[in-house]
Amino acid sequence: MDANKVAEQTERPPLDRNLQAPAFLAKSLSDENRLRILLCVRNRKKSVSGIVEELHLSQPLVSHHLKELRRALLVEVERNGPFVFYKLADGRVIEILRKLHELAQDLVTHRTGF
Amino acid sequence: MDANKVAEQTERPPLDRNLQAPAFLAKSLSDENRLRILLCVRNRKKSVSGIVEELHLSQPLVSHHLKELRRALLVEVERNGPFVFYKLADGRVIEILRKLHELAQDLVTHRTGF
DNA sequence: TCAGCGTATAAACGATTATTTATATTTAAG
DNA sequence: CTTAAATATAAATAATCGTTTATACGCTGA
Repeated sequence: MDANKVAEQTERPPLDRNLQAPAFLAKSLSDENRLRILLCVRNRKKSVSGIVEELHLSQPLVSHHLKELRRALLVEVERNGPFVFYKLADGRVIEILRKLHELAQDLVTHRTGF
Repeated sequence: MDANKVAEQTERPPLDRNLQAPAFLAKSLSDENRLRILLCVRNRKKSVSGIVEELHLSQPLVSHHLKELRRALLVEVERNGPFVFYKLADGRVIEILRKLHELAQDLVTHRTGF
């Protein structure tokens, strides 16, 4: 690993610019039903009706949330006959959700670890 | 590093339960002004008026967002005379923001890395 | 106690959003 | 071409949210 790679690991990206992008992604993750959908399609692609049955949500609601997740580029679409399959676009979303979950736990137990 | 620590790193927490907690945290991170405030108080504690001047936001708006961030346990409060100081409660929030920022960049450049 | 500063709250408003109900679009089969 | 199934869209509604304006609260010094 060269010096550039090392610098990439330790260097803190700006993050003061482009707050719009992380805020937008966070908004996509701010709804419990959308998170359920993301977890539902994280391993294998699922049809809309499959998601509907698995999560016990109405079909228009699932379609609406999928549209939102597609807008955020968090899911990818694939048509097959009359079915439309959705799958997670990037596994790092799940990692971020884990970190959010872990952080929430620690915050409530007041072990802020800071 | 002992076996427990290793297990902690690789073990996948449930995450299918308690989706409410990460969704709630994500909602706190879904507003650009709140993110600016979080970054503003990430290193040293800041008074409300300090934040107001630094971010060029109205005082009631800053107070409102601080109340929201307090509800999410993301900031801690400390009174000193007539001043009220706020500071970031847990540095991992910044890490999560970085990951969101990085993910957003990669998603738009279509290098999903998945 | 009064005045002034820092902060919090209330009320009001517009905008966005999650959800439901109803309808349209698309696809494949007969 | 017609029909049925899968999915998407539209319209409508209720709820939430971000912001502004105005006002109240709390602390400190005179």
